[in-house]
Amino acid sequence: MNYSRQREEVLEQLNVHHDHPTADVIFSELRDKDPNISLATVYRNLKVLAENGIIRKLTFVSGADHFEPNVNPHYHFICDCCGKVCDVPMQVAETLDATASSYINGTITGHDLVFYGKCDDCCNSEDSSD
Amino acid sequence: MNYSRQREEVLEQLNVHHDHPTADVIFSELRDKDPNISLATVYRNLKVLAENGIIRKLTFVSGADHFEPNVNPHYHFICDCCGKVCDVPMQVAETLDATASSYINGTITGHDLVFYGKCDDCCNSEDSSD
DNA sequence: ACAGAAATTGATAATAGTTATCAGTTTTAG
DNA sequence: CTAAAACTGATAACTATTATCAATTTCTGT
Repeated sequence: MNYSRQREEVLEQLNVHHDHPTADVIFSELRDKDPNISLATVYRNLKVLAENGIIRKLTFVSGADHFEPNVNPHYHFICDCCGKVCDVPMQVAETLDATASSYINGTITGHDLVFYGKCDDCCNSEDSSD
Repeated sequence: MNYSRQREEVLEQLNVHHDHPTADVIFSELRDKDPNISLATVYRNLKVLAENGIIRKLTFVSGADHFEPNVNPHYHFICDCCGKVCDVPMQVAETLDATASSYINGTITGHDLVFYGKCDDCCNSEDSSD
């Protein structure tokens, strides 16, 4: 993997986010800084960065894939209303893997845990003001 | 929601499966029985059946959505090698929702837990025969 | 049983998200 | 400095899914 300015930009832009942006969010943000960067380049680099374990691709959201810079195992919350994804900084329940192992044939290497519900913003705006 | 023969067929075909088929698997299987059924009809009915809580749509697999007839909360296993999805009949850890609640703003209504690893078939065929 | 409204269908166009292709450019190692 | 390898931008192609629409089917009331 050679150095490339564009890959650096993609990684930097992802690091700016605390939400979990999609490829085209990263793309349109980068376009402002670097008007020549291509959508394919953004997809390509997000893919290769994820394959090399430098970032993480989240596939559990319906529609477009999301990306995050934090590759340490952790859990997520998705708002049913607005689709927002955020981290849940609770402890990872490693015992789950062992438990699940005894219920299936094969080897378990890890798990994803995703909570669903309604985020604070959506709760507050549901039946009040605007 | 009116009755329709095609919707009945889609539901029946899904019930035949113990894996978690995608829309186009259901479609091509149904085509053998009912050569006039349309791909759009299959997508449409899987969608409306899921919206009405009769079946469940699984969005956590990369690529096409998968469907299952079992709407009771339960966990899944996905093989990293072959992509196969299967149920993990372990007990649902309801305490997780309460724990997660204290780490985020908003309300949690449930969670999805997906285990990753290598299924038995892939384990056995990895470095042996064919 | 019959008419009309509502729901559904099949065919296909359209859309969203992503990957493939390819000629030209950049990076890297010698 | 040069050649190979990696990478880029533009865009075509592809996959998964939804929208459109005229024709058909189902349902409801009489």
